Amino acid sequence: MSEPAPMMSPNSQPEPAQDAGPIPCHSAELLVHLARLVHSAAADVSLTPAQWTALRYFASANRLSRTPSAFSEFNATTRGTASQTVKSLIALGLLEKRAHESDGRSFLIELTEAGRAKLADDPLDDLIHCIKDLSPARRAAFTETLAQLGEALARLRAAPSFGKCGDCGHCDTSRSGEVFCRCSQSLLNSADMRALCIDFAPGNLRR
Amino acid sequence: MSEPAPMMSPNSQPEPAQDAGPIPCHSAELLVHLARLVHSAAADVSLTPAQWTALRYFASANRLSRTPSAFSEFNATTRGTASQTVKSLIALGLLEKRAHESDGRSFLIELTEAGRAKLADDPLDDLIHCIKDLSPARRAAFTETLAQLGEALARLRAAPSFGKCGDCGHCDTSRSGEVFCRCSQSLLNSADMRALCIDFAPGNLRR
DNA sequence: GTCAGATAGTAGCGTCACGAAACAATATGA
DNA sequence: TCATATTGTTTCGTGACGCTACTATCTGAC
Repeated sequence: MSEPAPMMSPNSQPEPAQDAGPIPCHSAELLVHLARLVHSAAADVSLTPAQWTALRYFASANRLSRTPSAFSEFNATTRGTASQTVKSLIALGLLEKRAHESDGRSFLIELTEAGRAKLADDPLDDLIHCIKDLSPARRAAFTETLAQLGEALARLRAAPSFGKCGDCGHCDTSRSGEVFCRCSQSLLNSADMRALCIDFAPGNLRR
Repeated sequence: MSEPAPMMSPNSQPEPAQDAGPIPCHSAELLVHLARLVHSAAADVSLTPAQWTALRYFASANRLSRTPSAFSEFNATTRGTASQTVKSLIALGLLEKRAHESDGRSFLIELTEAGRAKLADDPLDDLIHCIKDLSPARRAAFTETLAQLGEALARLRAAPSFGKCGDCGHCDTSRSGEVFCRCSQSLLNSADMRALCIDFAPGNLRR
């Protein structure tokens, strides 16, 4: 804890000699550590980490993907666990369930007004704030690398990779003035383009 | 799931028009999602996520930091929880406890031979493999950004930021041929320089 | 139409993660 | 020498999670 500092040498040497580039192992550990810090005790604990994750998901998923099953796939968990989390958020009045328009087994999950307000306390905001403080170039590179890693790891883990419709292989931008999703067979507005979709397929991603 | 694909347009348009740069919110969610995928059900479940985290920590922390207390600080948890995790790994024969040389209250935790062997099944290896597949430039930028974010978030959360001694402000490289730690008042070898330290202070980090 | 199989969601159970609190042992400093 | 801090542990209650079994609904083949 205390710094004895017996000799305040100038410390002007730029780098230790034996630095042979970043160690991937350390990066991976750091990434997991960062994710853990997001939901550490210092954060808002009025919701549990699982509840925050669900609230964020339903706030940013498109209409096709706002179901308990889609959330369970996104979160790499079981439908049972996802069901419990959703139930708890409905009990708190932050989510609500609507009957699905075409499928009698399913439900459409929506944020309530209270749910949208609750997002203001999202513990993830601290990390988002840190990311915003990065230089634009660095932030862009970081985001792109994350997306690339997300795809690669999802492939290894046989998990679906989620993404925004604007980056999706089903997204047809060849029509002038409008964007068409070949998967859902519907036109997309700009809000749709920024939403998470369960049917995301890597395709329009720049390398 | 199925792709109807009514019109196979050339899809040669490079980018959607309304792309106004990466959204920080999406990056943060993706980072948390990546960390979650690491320990998803597809991974080796012979150890729990908490146990893997502890095993990794004691494998990469330096002598000063291989105590239950240091691990609890690193992991942003309580000493009670950390104690449980360590106990379970000792019961599995993957860690062992040695009496601390100067402090009778404390213990030095070491990996056993079985513990070191177990690291070969680390679920984090999949992510590490993905990171290794990045181009060197991209990987270097990614690692550096992660370190920067780790420091910033640790400050916000009042958590200690851990790092390798080579990047630490206590590290004195002004002597020729040897490296001295002003904090522990000891000389460092190259293995020490790559180890996590609880007394890490940002200082030698390149910007 | 009808029936088998797939899929959406739920409930119950056991295990693990975790924080909180109480506690024992040791260190530290006045 | 003694108050105080620190290290590590145990116990307890709650929540997260996977698993299994279950119901309701959809889908497609016949």
